[in-house]
Amino acid sequence: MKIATYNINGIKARIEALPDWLDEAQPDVAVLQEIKSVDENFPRELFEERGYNVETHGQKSFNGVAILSKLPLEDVTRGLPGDDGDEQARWIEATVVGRHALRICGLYLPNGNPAPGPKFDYKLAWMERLRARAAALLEAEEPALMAGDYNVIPQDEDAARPEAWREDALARPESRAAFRRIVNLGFTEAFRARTRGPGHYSFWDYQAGAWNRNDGIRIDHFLLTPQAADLLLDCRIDRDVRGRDKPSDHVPVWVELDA
DNA sequence: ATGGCGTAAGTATTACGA
Repeated sequence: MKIATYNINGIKARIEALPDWLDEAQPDVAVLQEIKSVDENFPRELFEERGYNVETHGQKSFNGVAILSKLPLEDVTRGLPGDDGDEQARWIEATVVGRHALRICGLYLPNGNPAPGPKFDYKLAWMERLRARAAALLEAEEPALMAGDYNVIPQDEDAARPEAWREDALARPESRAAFRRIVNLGFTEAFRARTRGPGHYSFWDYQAGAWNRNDGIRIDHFLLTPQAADLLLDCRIDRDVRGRDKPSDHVPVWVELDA
């Protein structure tokens, strides 16, 4: 089973590039971030005609997440638990029923800039809620994964110019520690379970020729429970997507599971 | 330290991103 995560930076702007990538990459499941659309305006027919079931959790203008799946989706929930007053659409869960039942969580973690400040406080509070949900997933002792745009550069090797990110909310020690606190509960970070070393990125800024200079960062991740990690066959980044027409600033990352 | 670019809303200009 091939499962991908892709921050598309606006469904309207990716109305051609997203279907083109789906047709080529043929993921069984795709979790999307930054759909920047309300549910009613999401072009679900575009994906249903390709055989995908579609579940969205959108809002006006900003954020918004979705799950596309060729297999049935069950027990869909929207919103990260822990703050009923949080109106930002950044979390969706569903169970995909294949050979194993797999719980899939799609997330768009807050950016947090400028830091310090209220946006950074929101990021860290959101990560604490994420830690609580992650701990509950582990307690179930079943195959599950959390995939999406974490807006965290885990280590210096995950940035082409780590010194440029030192004070940024994506790389500050508090953000990295909060990310590790979740991973250290017992998750496997899929990409690093398969590939070591620097030079692997999932985001290149639109500005200042970042793509042409390969000035990227790796911020889109898969965290697997032990039962999901047992099934991990591969994890890769579809880097070349960034060089196509009208690209998102992120590229897809995917895992292959023996599920 | 900031903009550089891109997106959405909305139709001029601002908010936001990373």
